[in-house]
Amino acid sequence: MYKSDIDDDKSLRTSADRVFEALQDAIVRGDIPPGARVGETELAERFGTSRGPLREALRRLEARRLVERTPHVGIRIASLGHAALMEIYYVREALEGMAARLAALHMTSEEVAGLKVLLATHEQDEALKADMAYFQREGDLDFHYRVIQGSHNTALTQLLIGELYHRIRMYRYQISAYPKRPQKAFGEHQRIVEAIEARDGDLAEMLMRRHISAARQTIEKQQQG
Amino acid sequence: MYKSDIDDDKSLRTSADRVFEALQDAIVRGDIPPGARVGETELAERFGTSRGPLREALRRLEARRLVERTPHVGIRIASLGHAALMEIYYVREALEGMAARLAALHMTSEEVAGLKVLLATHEQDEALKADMAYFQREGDLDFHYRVIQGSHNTALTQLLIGELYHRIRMYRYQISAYPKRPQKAFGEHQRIVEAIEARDGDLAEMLMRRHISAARQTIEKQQQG
DNA sequence: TAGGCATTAATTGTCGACAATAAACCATGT
DNA sequence: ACATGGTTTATTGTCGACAATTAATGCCTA
Repeated sequence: MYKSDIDDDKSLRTSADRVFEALQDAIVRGDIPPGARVGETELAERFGTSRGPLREALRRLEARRLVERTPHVGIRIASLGHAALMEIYYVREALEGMAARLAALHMTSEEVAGLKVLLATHEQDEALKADMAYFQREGDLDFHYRVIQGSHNTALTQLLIGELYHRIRMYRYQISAYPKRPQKAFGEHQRIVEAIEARDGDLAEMLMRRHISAARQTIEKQQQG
Repeated sequence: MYKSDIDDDKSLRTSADRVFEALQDAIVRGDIPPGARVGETELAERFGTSRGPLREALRRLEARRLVERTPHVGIRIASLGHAALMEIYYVREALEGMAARLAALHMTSEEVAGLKVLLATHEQDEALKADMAYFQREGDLDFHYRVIQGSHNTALTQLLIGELYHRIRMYRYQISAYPKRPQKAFGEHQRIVEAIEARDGDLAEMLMRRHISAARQTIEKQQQG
């Protein structure tokens, strides 16, 4: 049942690339529990490859901090504690704030129009309205995803989507009772888009930072209570 | 002459770890020119190991964007253009601004005192005063390095020092005429420390962002002229 | 019985050989 | 002369076997 995780299409040519994506997905989704120690041979068999490509995949996952490795001992799946998530939220506040600022400056009018259409769609759907899609869908369906890409800053985009994204998702799968903020989030999104449309970088950054800061505080409260 | 790059002490146990650090250093220092295509066998021989560990090291460098890889074709050393450096500076402005804010909140009084001593030392040395040590030394000798660590946010620290750091250094080695700002930089450092000492997170973040923004503009001007 | 030491077992680290892919080259034809 | 096709060559991708290291187990001793 594990092997079905592997997508053996040829879009990702090498075995190491395939197992990297499959294993990352398995980790993020919690199919392999956080903190678990996993053997290389075991994993290689599960993903239908040999230890060579598997180790290459593990090195990349190590760089993304999804697995922790101790020489001659082995690897264990990273577990993201509450404190570590809070740390990431501060990073996210800084980076997405900057992304919103740059988006206000660099987004094309077509991109802004698309963002407004997206919000209109979200207004119809309670789930999306509740900010549930937060980083959940990789596509253009996510509000934050689009703002980040609107910055037209590939370094920033890669850092947020390629590095932090997965760890936040992992935590969301870990904690099933991940807090949602139905009412407020949508309104905050709207005001951010307004600021972007007005090409007001200062305001866009401020609103985005508040938005993410509020999300962080919501999580913090729920965790304590 | 290449093999001397390899440190065969036992602090980093595995061969893959050693070649990772040695190769990273060679790339950052420009010993291997940016954009160059390098063969695996060639590299393995240079660093005194086999292709297995070398490929693991390459995967980690790929994750750090120090090498670019095309399946079945090979790897080439990344070359950081002017535009890419500017992108990184916006990221840096956001992250180090947040670091300064958190440092104002979380630095111990001992750390603040150490920072003041460091500034006094820098005042004596023109080179350090000119902000030359910017990310140059990995140790506690660098002002920015200490502020980042003072944030007590490991995610933030790892991102700045572990990811962006190397790419900026690589650019500095590439462009020998990297601009320096002798007079202003030191004064800006002083005011940032004052804000941290006053536990004024807002001010510390603002000053740090201005500081880095000014550095970015200096580079931009020099590149254009 | 508890602690330490030696032995054993299991896992990781490393290597060399083979297969697969793509780029370079040459020949051939128009 | 140029383009096109096939062939060759060099490089990467993959695998299985062996070496090295660590952790566990059991034995011996105090």
